[in-house]
Amino acid sequence: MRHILKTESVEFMDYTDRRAGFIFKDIARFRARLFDRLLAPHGLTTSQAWVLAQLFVEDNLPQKEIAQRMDVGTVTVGGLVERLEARGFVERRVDEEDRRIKRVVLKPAAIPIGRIMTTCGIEVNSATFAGFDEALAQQIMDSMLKVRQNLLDALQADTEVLTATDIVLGKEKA
Amino acid sequence: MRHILKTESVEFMDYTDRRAGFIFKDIARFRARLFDRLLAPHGLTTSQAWVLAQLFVEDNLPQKEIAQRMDVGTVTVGGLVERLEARGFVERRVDEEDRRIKRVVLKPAAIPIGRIMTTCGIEVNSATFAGFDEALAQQIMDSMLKVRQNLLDALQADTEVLTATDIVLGKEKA
DNA sequence: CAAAATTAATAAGCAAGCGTATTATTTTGC
DNA sequence: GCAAAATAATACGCTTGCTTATTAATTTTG
Repeated sequence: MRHILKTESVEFMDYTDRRAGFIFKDIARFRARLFDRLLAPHGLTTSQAWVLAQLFVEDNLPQKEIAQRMDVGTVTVGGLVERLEARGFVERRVDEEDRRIKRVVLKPAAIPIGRIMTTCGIEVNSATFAGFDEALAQQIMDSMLKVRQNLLDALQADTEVLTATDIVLGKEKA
Repeated sequence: MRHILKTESVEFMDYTDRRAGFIFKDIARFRARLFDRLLAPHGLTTSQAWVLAQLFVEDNLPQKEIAQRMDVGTVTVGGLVERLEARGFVERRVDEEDRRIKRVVLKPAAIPIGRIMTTCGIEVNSATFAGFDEALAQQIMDSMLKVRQNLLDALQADTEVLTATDIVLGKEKA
């Protein structure tokens, strides 16, 4: 098994190294720490802000729709909306056409948040890509988008295997 | 504000786009989902396995030391070790020299886990980098390592600012 | 048209991570 | 030497996220 070799200031790592598996996790955690610090003064968390971002794109969405756009469960969205409602940023309204549905609408208090989120986002991204030129940052984000899709595909394939015709696809799991 | 342009099969995204901020989070979440599915049959979660990985590198570590190596709070490590101990993978022993310290030692049941973790890690990484050639995967991981360090530096700088001479550095926060 | 299946939301429980406070122990400094 | 500061672990509370189960409402179907 190959490992890390450290030079003056930069470490290079075999991408199959065991530590590699946790780089992505650390990046997400550290970004969330930064973001949460910046948003805390405004009484918001990163995930709550992300819900608001969905509503800025399109207001009056059912919770289910928000969950799908965020790739999280309806339960998680329920909790986030609950807290956003308690803080006066949004309001839940039962859909008159289909009374199973609760639609989430922005309240005036949420309006200034958009600008704040943009500012915080820029700050976190500029910390993330400090020392990278713009072209490289762009190239990395394109790769990241591909990686994200790879993982979605893998998760999708995995569930299919678990629920359907394992033998036909020859994709059996341990 | 610039947005996404979709071509035949790949989307390209302006790295300053608001969605970019959540790519990293999604990648970490999706990887954890995959990893947890693979580890679940062995009664382990990703984070618990990560603690074991630290102990494979060096056994008999104080919880504080594990926390530092994982960049996580002592409370989190306490919980993880608690569950690992309940499942019989490790044991906590009070250090005789300094009785504040509890050292964590691997038990025999943990030994087979190393191989399993390696296997699962390879599987998750290969899903992550599906369609990338090895050189590009390597280059991305090197960039990721740099990004991780950038974020650590930013967090460090931020705490300094919050605790020390704001005015001198001209880095005041809202 | 009534029974069965589906759907949106919530409830309940677990794991992880963060922050603050508390306890026990050790180290420092006067 | 002894009081004060520092340190390791835990207790407690909060947010996020996942899973499974339940409830209420709608759609499908026989």
